[in-house]
Amino acid sequence: MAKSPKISASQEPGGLIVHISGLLPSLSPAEQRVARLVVSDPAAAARRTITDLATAAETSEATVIRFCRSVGMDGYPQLRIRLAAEAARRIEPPDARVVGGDIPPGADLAQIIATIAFNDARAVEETAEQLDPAVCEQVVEAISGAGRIDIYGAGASGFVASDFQQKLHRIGRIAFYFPDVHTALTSAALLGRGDVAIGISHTGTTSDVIEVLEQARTRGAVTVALTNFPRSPITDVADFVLTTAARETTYRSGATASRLAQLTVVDCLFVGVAARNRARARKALEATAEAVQSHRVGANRRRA
Amino acid sequence: MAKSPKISASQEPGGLIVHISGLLPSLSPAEQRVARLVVSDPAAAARRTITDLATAAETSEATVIRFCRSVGMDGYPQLRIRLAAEAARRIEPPDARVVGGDIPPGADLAQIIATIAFNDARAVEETAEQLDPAVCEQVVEAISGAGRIDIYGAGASGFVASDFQQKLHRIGRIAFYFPDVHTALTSAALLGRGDVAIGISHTGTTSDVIEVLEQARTRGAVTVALTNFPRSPITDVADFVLTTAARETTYRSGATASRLAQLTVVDCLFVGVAARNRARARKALEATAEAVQSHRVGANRRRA
DNA sequence: CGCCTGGTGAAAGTAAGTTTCACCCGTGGC
DNA sequence: GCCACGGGTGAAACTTACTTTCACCAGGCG
Repeated sequence: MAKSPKISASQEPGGLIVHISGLLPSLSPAEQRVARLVVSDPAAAARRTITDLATAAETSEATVIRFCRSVGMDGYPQLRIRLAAEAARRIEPPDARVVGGDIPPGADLAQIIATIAFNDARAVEETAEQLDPAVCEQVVEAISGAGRIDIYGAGASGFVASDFQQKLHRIGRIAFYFPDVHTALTSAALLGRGDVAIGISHTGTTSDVIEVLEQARTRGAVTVALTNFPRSPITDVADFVLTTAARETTYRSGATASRLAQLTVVDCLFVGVAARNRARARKALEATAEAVQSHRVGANRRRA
Repeated sequence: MAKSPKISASQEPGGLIVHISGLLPSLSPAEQRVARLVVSDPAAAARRTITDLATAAETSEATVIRFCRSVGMDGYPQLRIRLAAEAARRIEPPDARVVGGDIPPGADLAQIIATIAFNDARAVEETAEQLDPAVCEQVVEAISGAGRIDIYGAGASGFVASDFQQKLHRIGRIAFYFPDVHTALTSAALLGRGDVAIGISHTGTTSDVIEVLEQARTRGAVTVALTNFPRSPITDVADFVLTTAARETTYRSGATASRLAQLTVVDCLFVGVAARNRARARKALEATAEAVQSHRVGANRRRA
């Protein structure tokens, strides 16, 4: 027997609180006391037990339940979780970060962390957005069919080059990385048709890398450039150009955003190559994972 | 009372879910089943009763309670409302990317790129959210005042260690990185009070790194661990623990997300240290930037 | 005055959450 | 190979939270 008018609040999309305050006047005195508590601090109410809330509203648990039904809930637990959800939603996202912004001199560490993370995440996202899948596809194709892959990079980009080399190696592709220009040049001279040379340079102006890539191209290898600047010198010696999208304000954040963007691109290429031959790649990965197993200590459990 | 090591989750600022996935490997099998259910659909879990959830996880209510305690909650009701809040906060991204999900076999490169970028960006953001500024501050403090800083890391984490070393070096701090265990051990043995040793290990189980960190600690150095798993063995030998929040499904994405997360943390520490002495750091950075200038080719202009 | 009616809380009842405890199973010492 | 040990587990006992029932008390009305 529907004694209650059934206010249809069974699923209020965005405003349980609003809904409650709307029907506040139609509630009985005791229920109103409950309603006011709930509306004034939903988060706190969500944390309370029914007895607690009843006491705070100077009424009985029974009334609280009646209140729940009056506003369209099944019972107290449901009200509780809806309240928690509602309260959480209201907390404004702390969106005031400036993209690519510098870090203010007086900033505390929490601010620094937020700013860095925001910019880093941004760089990754934006890089992915502007990456041309068609070009990636061709690069993946070239790598997959390559007899040998040489990867060049200096300084910070050297880490990325090295990382890429290691990744490709792990799935059984023959890849090299040279930290030193002379060795790199020597290697490039030995490349030929069907081989691939990849040059990584954030600015696109690192002469060492350009030089080596040029050499590789002369020998008939497919050349790939990974840089942040689509019109930089390195693109002149590359058959394919992949770009990152880090808006780095010079050095302040340790140039990490550009590194992350580069790594993301490398990862995409890697997964693309691995996906070309799932079975083989997986097998290779498992084998390598197993190899380091003996260097891991017992389970990842509670301390003794 | 305090049987549990108290993982401080009592108030995770932005990421209960993240927190849980971090602890996942340190949980017992039955608890892991519960954790997986919760992580995969927090909103649904919040709606369930404890008995319901226990049944779904094919375990007993007792285990669910144990799980609640393991992740730092008081009991099931608290978990429930926190879950509801968490679920509400994340305005679901329009795309149906599976977080931490595998890449479907038939995926084209565009999909692969989107998925990878999404997960990578996510790892960075979530890592920042759960980073404890207070701990960072202490680590920054230690690094700033250190006579010498040793950084250890094996395999993939080695790149990060190396990157960190380079960064600190660039702002004039005396930092070392050792790719080889023996050298690292030797170095650790020479550390003393006032020095800092930093160990990086994604899984937190790399015995080489743990061993070296332990040695450093014995010698009186301040030890810092950077890992994805707050209860892994490496945390036993660290004075300060910093965690990343990459929910990597093993190898598929080349473990890049965890790398990015680590780099982000490193970057935060770096900027923190640099901020302590702006003038000096800036000067050092400018000097080093100038040093590589001669290896850059002409302006970043259009091709000739 | 007596009957109805809506609002209320006490108390009874049910379901949810929590604790206890015995069992199992793998580990490591003897 | 045996046995003690300790962690992981679920059944059952237990406690607390939630829900229902019901009797009571106003106030309104015939």
